[in-house]
Amino acid sequence: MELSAKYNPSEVEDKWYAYWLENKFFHSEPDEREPYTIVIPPPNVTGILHMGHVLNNTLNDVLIRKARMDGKNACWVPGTDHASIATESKVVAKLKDMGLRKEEIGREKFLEYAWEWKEEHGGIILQQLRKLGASCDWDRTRFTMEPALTEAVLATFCHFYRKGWIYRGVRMVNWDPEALTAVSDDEVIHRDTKSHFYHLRYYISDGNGNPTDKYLVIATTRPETIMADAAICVNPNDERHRSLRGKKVLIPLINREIPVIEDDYVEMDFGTGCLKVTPAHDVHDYEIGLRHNLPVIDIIDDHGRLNEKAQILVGQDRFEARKNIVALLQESGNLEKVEEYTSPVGYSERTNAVIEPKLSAQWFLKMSDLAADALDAVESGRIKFIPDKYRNTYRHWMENAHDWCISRQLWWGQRIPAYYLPGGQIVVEETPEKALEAARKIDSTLCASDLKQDEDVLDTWFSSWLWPISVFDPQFPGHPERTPNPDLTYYYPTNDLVTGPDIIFFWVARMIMAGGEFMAEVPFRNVYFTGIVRDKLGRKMSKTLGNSPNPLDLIEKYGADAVRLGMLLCSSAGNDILYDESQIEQGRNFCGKIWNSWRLVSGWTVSPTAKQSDCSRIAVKWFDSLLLRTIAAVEDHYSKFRISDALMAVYKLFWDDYCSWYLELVKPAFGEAVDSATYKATVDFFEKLLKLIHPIMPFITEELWQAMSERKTGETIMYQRTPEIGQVDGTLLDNFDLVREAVNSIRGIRAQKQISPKLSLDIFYEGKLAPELFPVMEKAANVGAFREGNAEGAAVSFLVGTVKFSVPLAGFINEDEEKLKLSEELEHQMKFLAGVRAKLSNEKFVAHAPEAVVALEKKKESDALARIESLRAALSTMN
RNA sequence: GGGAGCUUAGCUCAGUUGGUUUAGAGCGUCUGCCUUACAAGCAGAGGGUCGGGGGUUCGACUCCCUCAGCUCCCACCA
Repeated sequence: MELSAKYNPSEVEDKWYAYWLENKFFHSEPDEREPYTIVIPPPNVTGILHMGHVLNNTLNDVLIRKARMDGKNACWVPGTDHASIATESKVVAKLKDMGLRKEEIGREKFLEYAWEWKEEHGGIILQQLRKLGASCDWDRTRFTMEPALTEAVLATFCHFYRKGWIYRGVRMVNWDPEALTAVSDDEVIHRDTKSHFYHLRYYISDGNGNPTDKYLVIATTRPETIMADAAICVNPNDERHRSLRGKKVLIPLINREIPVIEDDYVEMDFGTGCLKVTPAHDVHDYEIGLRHNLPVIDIIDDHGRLNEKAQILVGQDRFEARKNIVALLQESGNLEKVEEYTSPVGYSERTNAVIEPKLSAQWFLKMSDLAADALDAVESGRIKFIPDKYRNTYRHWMENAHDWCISRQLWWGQRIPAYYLPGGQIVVEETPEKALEAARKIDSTLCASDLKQDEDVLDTWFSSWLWPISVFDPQFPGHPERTPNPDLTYYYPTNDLVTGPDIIFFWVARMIMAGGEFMAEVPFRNVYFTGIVRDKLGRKMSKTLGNSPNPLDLIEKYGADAVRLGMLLCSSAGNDILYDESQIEQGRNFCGKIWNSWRLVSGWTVSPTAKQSDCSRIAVKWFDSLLLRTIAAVEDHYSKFRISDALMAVYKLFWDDYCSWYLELVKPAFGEAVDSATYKATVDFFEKLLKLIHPIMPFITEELWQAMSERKTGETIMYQRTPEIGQVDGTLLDNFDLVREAVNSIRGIRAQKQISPKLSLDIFYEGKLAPELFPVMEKAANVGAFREGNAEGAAVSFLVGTVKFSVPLAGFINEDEEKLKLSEELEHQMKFLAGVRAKLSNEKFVAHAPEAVVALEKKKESDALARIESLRAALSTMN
């Protein structure tokens, strides 16, 4: 087949992806083979592909394609996440454009819109993944909020409720006044924010609610909350405030009387040493309040506005109120001074609203037992983290895990299956029918309309933590009495998980918990943490910076294979990726190289009668061994998840060894034909190389694999086996390296001395050199003759290993310089030898070191001796 | 404040119980080549006292101490 002069990815990619789909090559069913399973980290259903996805899914795809070619039953389950907050806020925004508010249209109508939106925009990202070449089993596509998975979520909720691990409690939560929901601690980002420190005077009461002329000063950043104050707190050891003991003070503006209390929590040397305690609006204050039995006065509503309890500024937004109250305090003479102050402020990860600490009733899941098991799974090595350093982070978190607040004040998500009876009792059941049944046991007169279901939905992670289980058998989790279906039995536990370290607690840890709870088995064996994709200046990709390229544009411009290689090039596990388009260019160039090399080989005419030259024969033998050795190295890299090392090994094998050396050695001269033995070997090597490259660059390898020979329909490189590891001729490889180094030196000398590469020279050598490599040497270095012995007259000499080469070059050589170099080398070798011998004569070393290590030292010793010999010999010939 | 990690060539990174690595790769740079597969290419070259200082050792990028700088996580003094 004639190849076009240039590789055109866009022509090729759609064709092969369609072919793969058509033949169901991605589909997997349980069978007798060993399974290899990955579940996709489900992207947000309404998300669009960004560079992080590209990195993550490229890695996933490389692993799954590799496993497939290793003969495993490879299954990669795709799907999407309903992403409560993110999706709901998008729908809310859309409704706003339509002039609607969710509260106006009600829950049911809102969910209709939301589903509509999901149908319209949902799953775009999965289509985009196909462009990247992702070989997911699309027949198994799942969605965390599809009916079956929702059932699983509700069943597990009931399971934990019955177990007594789920409880309802009033807690200080992180309230997002924009999204109108509580968010978990992990979803709050603390940023240093400039604000002010307001010093306020609280006058001491005379006992009858009237101010005296004495006052104390507190410092606060939130003057708008003073109306919710329940006490003023000082440190019991603070001498300055002795006189305040047992006194009461008056809240400015509203003149409510509050006590002065003492608590160790207050730092004496911070601020004025007096702390206003506002239990409703600060976590620590809440805790102080509990200790001192203080009333909780909540003056801020869900939207972040002051309510009636505030008495003043009612209805104003908290920030507006802050501005206004400062003016009032100024007027009333309670404002002593204002300082500039920078303090960390919590922001909502989703909406970027300032988080309001708020007391509310929420559902919690007890973590202690779950966390202990999940910690053990990693500590015991049943789950491996790559890189290992994340184990520390993980341990630290697991040992301090707080109970998980699982309720969210949203509508898009799984609604909590708790039902309130008119008498205040709660029943928790998977369906309204079952709930009614349970309720009637309490009160037989109840009917369906008497039950009020909890308004909240569950945290999204409460469904995605089941992902590795529920994608296979949604009927199983939460029902220990059932038997898992064949899919779950066969595919669980999955093998590898590739994800970002940012969700190690959100998702990874919780999947491990769910796995332990419902399967009594870890959900995966290895977790490969990618880094965060940044731009080349090290900044995070962001819309506002405009530094985030659209992956689809890149695929369009360079081809999916190029994008994949570009992402992988610089991605060692756990390190952030500094994205640079030049890496993708490198990928494109590699495609071009592969393409052109096949254009060369496929263009050769083969002569059945021609005899194989010595040079070609050795070249074939050499590359065969090199290929085998590289395959072993690549396997080793994959087994340690060193994907970029595996990639680089293959890249260099193809480019430097196959193209630059092997093909140059066997390439027939212009107008001549290649002998059939060499041709066959060359084509065979090429095919093996394609197979090695395929997991990384699926499209171009399929295209060329199909092009290089007649293939039957239904055949694909995807299911070819990884080339096998075999016996490597190490001596040949070493000798060849010697030749290569010598040739490079000769080329260097030629370039330096400006001798035309076309001018044939005689090269002399002294020392041991495998004679079978002479033909290679002669061809590669364009040497007229290759002779043992000493060059007569002036020559440039250089050592390669223990062999001394000389290139005769009248008038160009500086013998003193050469001598100096050789003497330095000799000195170093002597020193080194002494070191090795010292170690060998060290009894402790010989007694304790493994045999192989001692053998290595002995080899080093003899190598050094040989080297010293030849150096001395070389030096003596110079005089 | 607590913890973890990082610092090696212009850039991005390897460096595997301390020794043939008197430090390697890819990209970039420079020089010479439009040589009939490929200029998105070929052939060469240059470039690092391995963050600073100290120590252990025959020998340190590797181990220990110390200082400096960077990153991340956790916790948040109102």
